[in-house]
Amino acid sequence: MQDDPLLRNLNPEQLAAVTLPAQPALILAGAGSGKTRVLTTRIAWLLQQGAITPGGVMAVTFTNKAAKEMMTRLSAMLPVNVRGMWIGTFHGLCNRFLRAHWKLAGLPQSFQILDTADQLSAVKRIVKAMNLDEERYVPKQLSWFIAGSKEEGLRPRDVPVRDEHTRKMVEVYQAYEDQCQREGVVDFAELMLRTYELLRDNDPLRAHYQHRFSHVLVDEFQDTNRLQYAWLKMFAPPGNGQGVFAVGDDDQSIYGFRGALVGNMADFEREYRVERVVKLEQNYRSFGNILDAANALIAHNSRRLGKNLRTDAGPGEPVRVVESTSDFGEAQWVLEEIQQLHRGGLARKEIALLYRSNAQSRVIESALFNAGIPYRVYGGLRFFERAEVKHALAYLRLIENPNDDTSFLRVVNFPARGIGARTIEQLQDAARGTGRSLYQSVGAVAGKGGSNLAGFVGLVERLRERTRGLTLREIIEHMLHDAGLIDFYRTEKEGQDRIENLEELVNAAEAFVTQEGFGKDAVALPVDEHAPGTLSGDAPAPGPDLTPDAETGEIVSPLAAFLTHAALEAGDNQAQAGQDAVQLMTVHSAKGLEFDAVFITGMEEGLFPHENALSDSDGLEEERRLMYVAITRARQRLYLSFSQTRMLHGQTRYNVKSRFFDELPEHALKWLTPKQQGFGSGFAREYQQAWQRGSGFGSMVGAGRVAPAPPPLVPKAPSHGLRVGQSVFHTKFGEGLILTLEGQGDDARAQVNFGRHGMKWLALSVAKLTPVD
DNA sequence: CTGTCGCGCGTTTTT
DNA sequence: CGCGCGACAG
Repeated sequence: MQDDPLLRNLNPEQLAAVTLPAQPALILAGAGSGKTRVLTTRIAWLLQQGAITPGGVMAVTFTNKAAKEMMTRLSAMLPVNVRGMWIGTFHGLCNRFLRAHWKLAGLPQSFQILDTADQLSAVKRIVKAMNLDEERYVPKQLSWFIAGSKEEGLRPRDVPVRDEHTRKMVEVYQAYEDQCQREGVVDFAELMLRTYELLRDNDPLRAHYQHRFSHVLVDEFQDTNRLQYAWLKMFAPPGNGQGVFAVGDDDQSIYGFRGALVGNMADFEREYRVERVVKLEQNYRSFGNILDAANALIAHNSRRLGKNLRTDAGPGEPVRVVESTSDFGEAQWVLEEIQQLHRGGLARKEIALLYRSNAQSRVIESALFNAGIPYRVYGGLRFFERAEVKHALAYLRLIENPNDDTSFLRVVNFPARGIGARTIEQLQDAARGTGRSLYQSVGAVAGKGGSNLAGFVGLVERLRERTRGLTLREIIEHMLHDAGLIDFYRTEKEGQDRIENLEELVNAAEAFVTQEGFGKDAVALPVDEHAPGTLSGDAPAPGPDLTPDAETGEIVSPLAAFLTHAALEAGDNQAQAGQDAVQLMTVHSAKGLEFDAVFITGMEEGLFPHENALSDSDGLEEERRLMYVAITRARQRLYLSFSQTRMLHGQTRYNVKSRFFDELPEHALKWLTPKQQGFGSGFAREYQQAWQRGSGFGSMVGAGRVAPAPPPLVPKAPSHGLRVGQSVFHTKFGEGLILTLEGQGDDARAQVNFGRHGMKWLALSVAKLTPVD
């Protein structure tokens, strides 16, 4: 077996995981332990053994990136037809499934996919139509409620109604569902829920897929939500003899806030009767001190499955800790350190600046910008989310499916063609209750608005006619021209960038068609020619000849395929991706990445751990896992930095260093600034200097490297005599610790952590706080 | 129908 | 402080 080239370089743990028998398995894969390698080698090994054919494999990931990487690595390992396998994201695979069984799923063949923004605007329309008070029924929250319910597997009728407010929200949910059904659109959660329900309710179909997939592999299992786990059980239920291979790391579960259930891992182990959990603890990424820090930190969490990373690489450099006096100073210090690293030969793209929340990037960005250092910020608008691109896509979607009211409303008057709010209202009134789409109802509006509407419909019809049979590129070019988008942006002052993005859309379409055929999200081939089609509870089991859905495995139009691609893969967020630039991102978006040098900035109480997560232990443990993720991104060098003051929401906050420092082993740390530092000494004058400089950037660094000249003034000594980090007593809440002090005089406020009484903001002019000790 | 002003708000995010 | 949205005026 050792001679097998596939298995040759695996360590014993990896080898054990890869060659497990075909039964349910749980792999606890630590950070940097070769998880993706194990997953892909497992598939390759199964194929090589002749145990399965490509068609029998399903591998599920969360991101397109992970899915792509799996396919790339797999085809490098074996000369295998990756297309034959079901490798993709949860949503991508659902799409594939629903495109094949659209009829059974009760969808139109050309159903469109709503992204989060589309969903929000659809909900807004409902709220308006139902005449609800948007203060009480906030569209964003409703949107969240609907997606959340679906991800719990709940249809409107299933949602427990406790009060009037919930009842109303369920009503909105129902109306939203009706609207989507009418328009032939599905949101992300709907892709999952529809697939789940169809499999649940259709015995032969379920049996078919369970038979087909002898092996199902799930990546990042700790991030699955309730619906995704239930979905998995439809494809491969416990006790069914299929090889279910779940890979995850409970210590890297950082998406609880969006419904991920770490508990799914323990549930999986129990329900699937996993005999042996394989732990991958050998780390190939980081040096010892970094791993010591990570291990020690995460050991403070209870409720773990238990895992300790180790390395053969030796201790390496200590983790460097730096205290700055202000966020400006922190940024300046980071900047100087980066320049030094780069001069020392480290590529800029090997340096990552991580922060807990996006708002923190601004200061660092301006420091880098002023110094002329190339950087790239992750997050923010992605390509397919840009307004001009969404406008273009809306036209394309209307060509495919004119009943998509969301797209209709987006572009009916863009570019402006004399269709105002009044006309739209009339149109919506006309459509309401008839079960018809806006597009179908334009005839009902008379007058000038009506003829303008007719003009718009004519435009869409003309586009559909004239682009029939053309290539995707030609379709888009026609549309851009005929709809007047290019002309519109040509007259705009800021329009040049937008025109470039529209041209980029043409390129993206071209690349999509040539590279991927129609791409993996599309159904270019019969998905499953043997899948049973017609079915209802009392129908006899159908033969393979009566499979209306499978017949639709005909080549889907390139346009439809591209639209699906655009919805399921929002694309990159920056054009200049290839350049050697310092990488700026939140800790969340850093998950799965690695860098030679990593700076974790803003290591302060209230920021990291974030104040909103301090009230319960679950929240704090997730923050700690987040910190664990951050630490384990670093290969060679890790910096932790915190600042005494920070500008947030236009106010200066006085922070204490993160409690996580107390959870790190002293031997692995090196304090570049003195570890204990009192307040009120150096920082006041430095802070003032930063302000006087206007831009705020100068030689401000940590207290160890302070410029001379001390006119100590700002900020002036607070009259209440309290300081951050001080213990105080409150008559009602008992003893607590001051975390933040803000404002002066009558406005002075303190944020105090009262332990089990929680975190409180107190106005010092009102609250009686007595210093303890 | 467009542009501008002013208000309110402000973890983390993929599909 | 800076953004995005909604209300209102031109």
